[in-house]
Amino acid sequence: MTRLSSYLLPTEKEAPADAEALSHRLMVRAGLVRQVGSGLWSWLPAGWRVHQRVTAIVREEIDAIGGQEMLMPLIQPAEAWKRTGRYAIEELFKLRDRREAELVLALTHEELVTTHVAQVVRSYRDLPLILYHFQVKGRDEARPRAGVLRTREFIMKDSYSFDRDAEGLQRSYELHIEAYDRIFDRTGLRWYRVESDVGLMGGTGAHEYMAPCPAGENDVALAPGYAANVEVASAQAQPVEFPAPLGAPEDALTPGATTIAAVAGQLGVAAGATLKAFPVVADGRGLLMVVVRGDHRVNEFKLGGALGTPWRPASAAEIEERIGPPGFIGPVGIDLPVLLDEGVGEGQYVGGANRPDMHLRGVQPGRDFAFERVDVRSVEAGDLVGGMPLTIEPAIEVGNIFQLGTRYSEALGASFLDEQGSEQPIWMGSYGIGMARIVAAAVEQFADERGICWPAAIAPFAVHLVAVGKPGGEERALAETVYAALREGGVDVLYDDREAGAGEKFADAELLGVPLRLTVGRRALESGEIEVVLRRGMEAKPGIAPADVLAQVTELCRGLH
RNA sequence: CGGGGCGUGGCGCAGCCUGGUAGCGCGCACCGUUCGGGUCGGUGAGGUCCCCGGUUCAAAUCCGGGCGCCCCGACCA
Repeated sequence: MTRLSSYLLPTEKEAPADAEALSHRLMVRAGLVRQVGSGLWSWLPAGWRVHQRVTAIVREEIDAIGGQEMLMPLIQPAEAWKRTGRYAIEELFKLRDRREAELVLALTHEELVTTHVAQVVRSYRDLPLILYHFQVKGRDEARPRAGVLRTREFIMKDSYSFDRDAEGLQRSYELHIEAYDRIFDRTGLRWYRVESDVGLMGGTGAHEYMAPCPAGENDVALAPGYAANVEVASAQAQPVEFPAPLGAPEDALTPGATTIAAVAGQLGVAAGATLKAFPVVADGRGLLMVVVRGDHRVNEFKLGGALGTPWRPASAAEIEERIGPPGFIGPVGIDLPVLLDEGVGEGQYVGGANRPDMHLRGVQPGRDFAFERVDVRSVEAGDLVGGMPLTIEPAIEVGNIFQLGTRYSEALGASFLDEQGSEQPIWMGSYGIGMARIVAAAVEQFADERGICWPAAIAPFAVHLVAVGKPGGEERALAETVYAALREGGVDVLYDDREAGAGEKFADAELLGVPLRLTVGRRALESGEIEVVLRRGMEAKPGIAPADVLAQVTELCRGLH
């Protein structure tokens, strides 16, 4: 049923007033989705078609690496979640049934899939395995936003690999990289695979697939041959100019200067020629002073990785007691370990004197204080990687792959017997893709002022056939013929047979964004050729003779991406 | 969780300050018109003004409480 006169495609001239993100506005206006509540969305027929096309691509590629599709429930007993410690996660929806049994809505399915594998897998002969499913996830997000970009319920493809050792995991991981690369290529998105933070799941390696777009929630650092989430990115800092060197640190009065800008301004040095002291308390290590260049910022993800333990910023009281007046602290003459960021190169800096209203000029790392080298700053646009400057782009995370190791298998008793008959934990990986985010990212990346411009591979229809002219007229008769020919030829065609004006039909077609538009009207009758326009760029193609429409359209569709 | 904003026919909004018969545009239905860029004219349907309570002769409007939604930030396995 793809006659628009009887198809549910509620387009709107105006977007919801409170919608900001482009994909949110366009997906609602084009009649693809409707909001049910905060972070809760229904997919209308045309929108669901797009979602399904993405699903089909993902399924083909995961099948191609030997993934076995299954289905696990959204609602699960809380038990396994308590065992892995994830019951404590705030985003986890928790509920009780009529007998007061504790249940959860799964965030992902590590607990359950691992439980199954623990029950079923006995021997190294049963491994490796890749299991996956498409299933709804529930997440009680602190702040759903931007239409379907961040929702409380969404469908994820999650796959899980089970291997006998780290090498096996590495192979499964690489298979997923191959599959994911192909998936994102096929969707037609612009995307990057970036190194990512392993986070609290504490794995041994992870990548994220990022689709750059303005509504993105993450930032990616990019240089030729380099792509990383800014949470983990490393780069060579930009140079700074230093004042003439001193033989030893000298006092410099800096009344009230508790910020880098104030210190640099009062003493007439570049912000990059100052030191920023960031005292932290790390579990098991106590108070430490992290020092970065004045114009740099501490990256708390990288700092967490460098420390290797949970940490928190030191309190004002702790700083006052152990170091000096906040705002005037520095690494010289203190009785604390100093972690010095790599961005602090050779040179003499201005640092806090640990006395009120006083800084020191000519502070030279190594000469004036001892330190341990770390890489804990956030990179900035213009920093160098491989000699080339970085750019930083907002992006949306559309997929992630994660080497879990044995965290879940040990917590849930998933083990196997090796050739020697000794019990070993299974090595796991987990791999997610959010279909809705791919859809939204595609809208964001390719839309123009008229509406959506779908990549051909995920478009709701291949062809949008617009009939213009009086209902009952010759033009309509020709349009019917063309529609029948395309349908019989297996082309996915949406036929606008409504009794509406040409302007309205064209506007709706451009809003919906089907890649190829055919127009059948008076001009087609007169010239004997059906007009063809590519939605992306609104590029007119040579006209097609009605008798030849199926072959020509099939050929055109093959060439689209 | 902190900050800001908003809840009035399907969508977008006005009315609220200063209480007194609920309005506009779009959309929708019907009639006519037009038929290659949201055509034009006419007729009409459609609203618990988010909810509860209070003040008042009278509440969309004032007061109190609650709920919902959006944006920024925090958070994001």
